[in-house]
Amino acid sequence: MYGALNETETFLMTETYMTIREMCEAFDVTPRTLRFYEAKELLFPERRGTRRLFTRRDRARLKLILRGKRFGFSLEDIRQLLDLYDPTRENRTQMQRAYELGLERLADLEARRAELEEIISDLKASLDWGAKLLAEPQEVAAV
Amino acid sequence: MYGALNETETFLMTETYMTIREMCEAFDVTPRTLRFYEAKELLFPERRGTRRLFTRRDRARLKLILRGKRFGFSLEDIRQLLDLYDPTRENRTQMQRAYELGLERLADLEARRAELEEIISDLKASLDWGAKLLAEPQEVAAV
DNA sequence: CGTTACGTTGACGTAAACGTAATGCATTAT
DNA sequence: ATAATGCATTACGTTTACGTCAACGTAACG
Repeated sequence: MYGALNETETFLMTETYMTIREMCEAFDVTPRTLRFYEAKELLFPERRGTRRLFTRRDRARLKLILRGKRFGFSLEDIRQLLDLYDPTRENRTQMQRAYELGLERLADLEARRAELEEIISDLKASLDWGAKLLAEPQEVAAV
Repeated sequence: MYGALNETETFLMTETYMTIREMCEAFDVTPRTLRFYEAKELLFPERRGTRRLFTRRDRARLKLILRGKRFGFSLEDIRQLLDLYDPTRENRTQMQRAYELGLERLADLEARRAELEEIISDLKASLDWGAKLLAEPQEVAAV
């Protein structure tokens, strides 16, 4: 009777809660990864007994975590960033601090965007050059 | 007489070659890092005796290496990417392959740019929200 | 010619981010 | 009832990207 759920409950649960396995398939990560992120306080799944139940909040956070990783942020960096999105701060000074941190992060991100633009146009130029070489084989051989 | 250089030579050398110390200051990395990159075949400094002399090519590569790192690429990833910029390929099939790889990389980068735009606008939204809360302290306290 | 400064090669250490057993409990299937 | 499945914890292993000595070479300087 403890963990038994009827169909309706099961449906609702899958809406709000997800098991570790469901998370793994949804986000293409291993269980080890999710447990590791919980240990590092990046995720806070609830528990039914010992089993983890991942909430909508956990899913949103995980999405941001995986994004952050793709852009070369460490998990510790990401943990800071996550707090910026999490409006669960108590007093004004903490909010103020989070806000200022957020502005700094934003500046970082916009600098990176500019750098990314540069990388893209560099690579495009390099590819155009390559395309030329591929188009006129004789001259290349001559050089 | 061996390593002795007059002023003109010294000037020209600093133009084309850089010592490990100069590289470190120019790029804000440690000697260990540069030696490590050489061991991993990311850089190919020449030698005067045992001393490393970093060329213009090395500097260009290092710039790309550090960029790549900022965007979360592993050194091995970067090593592959560097070959795309390096026009030292022999035959047509290799160039063709490099070109195709370059196109794939370009697609990756443009996808990342889109993602970065999303991250930036998300963070902006989050900060706007935070700004509102900070502006009206009473209502926050009430909730 | 001794010292100082800078460079070299190993060799070993370390922090981050997981992987990989080994072991145990609790439902679920047969 | 027993076997299998799924999830849990604990603990040790691994890879990447360097840091940190230790021991030595050598070039320049007073």
